[in-house]
Amino acid sequence: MSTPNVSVPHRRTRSDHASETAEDYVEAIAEIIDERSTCRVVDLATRFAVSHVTVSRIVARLVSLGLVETEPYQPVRLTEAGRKLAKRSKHRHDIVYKFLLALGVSPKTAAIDTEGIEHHVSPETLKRFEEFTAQALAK
Amino acid sequence: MSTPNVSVPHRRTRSDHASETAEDYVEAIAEIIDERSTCRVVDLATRFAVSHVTVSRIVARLVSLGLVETEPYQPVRLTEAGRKLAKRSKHRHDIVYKFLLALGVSPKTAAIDTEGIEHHVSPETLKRFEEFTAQALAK
DNA sequence: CGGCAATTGTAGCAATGGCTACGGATGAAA
DNA sequence: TTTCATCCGTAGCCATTGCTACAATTGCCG
Repeated sequence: MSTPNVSVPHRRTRSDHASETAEDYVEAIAEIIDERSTCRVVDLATRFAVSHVTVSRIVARLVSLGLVETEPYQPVRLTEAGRKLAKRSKHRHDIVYKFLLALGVSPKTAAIDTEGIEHHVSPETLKRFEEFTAQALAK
Repeated sequence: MSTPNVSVPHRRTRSDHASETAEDYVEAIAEIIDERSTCRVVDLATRFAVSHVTVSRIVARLVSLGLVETEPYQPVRLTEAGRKLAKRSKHRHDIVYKFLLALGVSPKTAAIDTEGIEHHVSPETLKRFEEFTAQALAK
């Protein structure tokens, strides 16, 4: 049986992948600022388990996208657009995470899987997730 | 500090992404051979909506991974390892797809979302998916 | 103030996956 | 057999995300 023949949109493109990275980073930046009031490149390097070089280049890309502001050797700040994107990302992240918990997945696994899944869930599927979670909690 | 501190697996790495591509390709090759008895580079280029150059370089990588065999200007064949990987991938793909259908997602959206999600579902979550689908079908 | 640890930037390399442009191979039809 | 459309390979470009090594900046503390 498998899937219908979806002729065109078969796989995420490179630009999709770059957008996912952008969302992950602004979301992390928002969280870190929330917890520690400032966010440094080092914090992100620790969070994502990559070198500070990788982080600072991705941050540079986010600056060019208008999501982040920086000054040399200074902490990273979000623009208004960055904050909005972070908020939307967190919202979707939370829906997916709570859904997996409601399904019976352990918190640890749910946290990891949410990271992978969140960028690939369409609005329609997200709605089903929300409905399921609400129904499960109502029981 | 610049040393990656691998404490929290927060995001898929480059090699993760490359493995996903490998799975997608061997799965597609298996399907196409199933339908048309042979699989050419062009078929994959059409399937993934990329140029034949991109396909042939990815195929070359699959050859070096021992998943695929090729001869110049000839169709693409799977090795035994390739067939096994394709089978595992298809199995997981089907579980995710049926799960989304059981959740109430439309076939079209389910097909698209499955493509994105399948590589990011842990064995534990996959088991929950299966259980949910079985229960939904039993009603 | 001077020094030192931590942080950030820069240079340069590799792997992966996009592309166009062009040339060689294959196979069927004239 | 020759031609021609289709398919595939190669060259060479770019972007993204990894890295190490080294240089520069910052800020705290003696």
